[in-house]
Amino acid sequence: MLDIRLIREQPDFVKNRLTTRGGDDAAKVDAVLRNDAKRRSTETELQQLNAERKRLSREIGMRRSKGESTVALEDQVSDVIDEKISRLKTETRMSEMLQREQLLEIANLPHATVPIGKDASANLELPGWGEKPQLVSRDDHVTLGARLGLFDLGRAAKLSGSGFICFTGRGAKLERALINFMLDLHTREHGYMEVSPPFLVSRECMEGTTQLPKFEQDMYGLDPDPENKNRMFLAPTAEVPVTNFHREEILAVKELPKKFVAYTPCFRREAGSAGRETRGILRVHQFDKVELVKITTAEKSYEELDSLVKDAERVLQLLNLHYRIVELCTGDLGFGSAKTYDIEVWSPGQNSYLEISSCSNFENFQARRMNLRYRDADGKNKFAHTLNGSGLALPRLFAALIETGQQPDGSIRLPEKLHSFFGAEKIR
RNA sequence: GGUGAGGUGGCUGAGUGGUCGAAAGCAGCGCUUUGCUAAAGCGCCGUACCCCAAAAGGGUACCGAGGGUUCGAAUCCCUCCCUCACCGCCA
Repeated sequence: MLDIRLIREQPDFVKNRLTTRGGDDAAKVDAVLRNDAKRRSTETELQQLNAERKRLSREIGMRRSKGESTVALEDQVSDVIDEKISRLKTETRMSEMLQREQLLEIANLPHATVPIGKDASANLELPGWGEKPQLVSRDDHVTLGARLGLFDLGRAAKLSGSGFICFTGRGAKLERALINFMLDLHTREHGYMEVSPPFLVSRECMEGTTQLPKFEQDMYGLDPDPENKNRMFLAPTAEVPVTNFHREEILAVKELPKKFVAYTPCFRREAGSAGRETRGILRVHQFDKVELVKITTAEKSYEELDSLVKDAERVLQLLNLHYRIVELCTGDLGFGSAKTYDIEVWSPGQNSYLEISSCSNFENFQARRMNLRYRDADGKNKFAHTLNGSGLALPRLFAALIETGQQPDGSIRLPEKLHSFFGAEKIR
């Protein structure tokens, strides 16, 4: 969430930045400010009364130790002050809760370098890597998968309904090979620590990484104990458990940046996206992903974002897949992100690019929610910057890979890097 | 699920009703001294919020969370959460 001080001190700046996103978040700023003013005045009043009570109570203690009577003083405290204090306490707490709720609904400010624009058409296309492959045949992944028995969409639907995928045989093995390849690359060559986190996460974690409260309808929730509100959620991305790993901690500046890589399945309702990019395995309710997460200092976070994107690109380069990079404009930016690069891989079967990774710098937007800080060199505690992305979504990577590798004889040639992980050079 | 023990500042760990926001140690920061990849001495050193134009300064809250008792709670009572140990059940 945003810093209430920033909103208070530079409301116009905040509103202007929010306006670049489109939407109506700028309008919410005034409501926050109204409540903030009220909150502070009741808080001040409460604190003055508390100070008075404290002073009197201390005096009672002193007089008692001298054996003097303190009845009058005691009455004064309990009658006059206590009643008022409890009322002001309630008011203050309500204002605080309201403030948090209000702040949770307001999106992050786009970074100054982000191109201004209404929607995806204003995104900035950056140079990618490689070229569109010249293919003799150009079957798409659905055809290829069915012919070679790599996955079974019909039976997946039987098990769980539409929008599910079941990899089979060599397809399952290829998916596993891709996961292992990526984990090994990022841990051995890029210096990330591997984590294998829980897939079920608490509401607090979902709030910390901004999936909640705004996007609850897109998430899968479990209700083990509806009365206690102990609701758990299926993680929609490893970003959630991994970024929250250090929540409510104060890290030493010298241990930053923290770099994590995690493989997890991801669960998404994809509510409202029926019909969009849904062919085959491109948009499903459960998919595997290898995610990168960094926790950094404020000074280094954009540097770290660049290197994160490079780490992600490396996977595609080693797999010989053509891709491009898109810098999202203000209107296309995700709720919590200050700056985002999408990596889009070329899919010969779709004859288009597929978004396969979204690399974002959240600055301290998530860290404020998670209360994740670091102790700077000068001894001050600051909110950390969190980054994540390049979580190459496995089904789309899989699709691009088999479409790109198809040979005139109907087989699929795999990139050299995968041979040892897969145990063969070709699928035929 | 049952029983027992426990949750205190970045860390370790004292503290059982009134100058306790909290001893001590470690870590960190600053200075001094000895000239050697460090030691010693001294000082500083929690967080959030509020007041103040700002700095200085002042104030309030926070000892797992939430309630309660009391003029006053880290300290007493209740509920919950978590950790550890043992038992039961189970992959």
